[in-house]
Amino acid sequence: MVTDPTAQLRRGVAEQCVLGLLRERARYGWELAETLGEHGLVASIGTLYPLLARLRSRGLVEAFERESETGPTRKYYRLTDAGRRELAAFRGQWAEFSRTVDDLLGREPE
Amino acid sequence: MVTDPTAQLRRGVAEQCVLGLLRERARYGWELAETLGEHGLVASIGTLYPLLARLRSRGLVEAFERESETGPTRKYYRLTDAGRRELAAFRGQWAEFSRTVDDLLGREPE
DNA sequence: AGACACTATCTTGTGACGCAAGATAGCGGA
DNA sequence: TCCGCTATCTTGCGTCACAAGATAGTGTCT
Repeated sequence: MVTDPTAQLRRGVAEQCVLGLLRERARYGWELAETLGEHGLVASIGTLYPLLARLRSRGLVEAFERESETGPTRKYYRLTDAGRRELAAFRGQWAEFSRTVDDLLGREPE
Repeated sequence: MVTDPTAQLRRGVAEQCVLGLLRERARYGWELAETLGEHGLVASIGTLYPLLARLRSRGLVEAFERESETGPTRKYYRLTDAGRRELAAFRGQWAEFSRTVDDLLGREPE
């Protein structure tokens, strides 16, 4: 098994990106996994459910069920006020962190 | 023990920032730890030595010893050609990754 | 009916790696 | 001698993404 080294980058970030995706509307797990997968932020849907459980136990999201017209019942997640605050705080941390990394990596792209 | 959640962000990144710091000149472990510590990229010097050993075993850096005028012998590290290529490749991956995260977090800072 | 594909959730075991703490040792000064 | 600073390396732990698989509801085709 070759274990993609970029997987390490996603640690702690995938979680916050879920909060980001929920800031405008509630979404269900499968939907989040597809979106994050397209952006390369989770490699496997198995990653997502424990992550959502963690967010929930920290009170950053809350869940409710709604039936689908075409398949099994879906579990939707929405941001709580605490989740919104967490997201805002993380945006600041991320901005500083990514700027620092940009500096340390150096700018020359060639 | 409270385990700083931002520690997760550093995973996989600290390593590459070492390569970045070595791109202009060789540095020794203690020096790297101080610099990275100031930038908040390693919380403890204990993190650094296993990291350097990994970079070395992957052939991305090479080491040589040089005596200090004021203390114990230092072990310096310099980039190899492979390390330089790795750094260049990672810069591209990082640019894409951080842009994606910026998007998913959303832009409104308030 | 039965078989299959698709959607959907959740669980389990593994591995990578940053963290805190500490061991070891050379150096200089009080 | 003792202490503090520099310097390297090791150990045990916790977190979390990954792959793989279990479970089950729905729809379609035959």
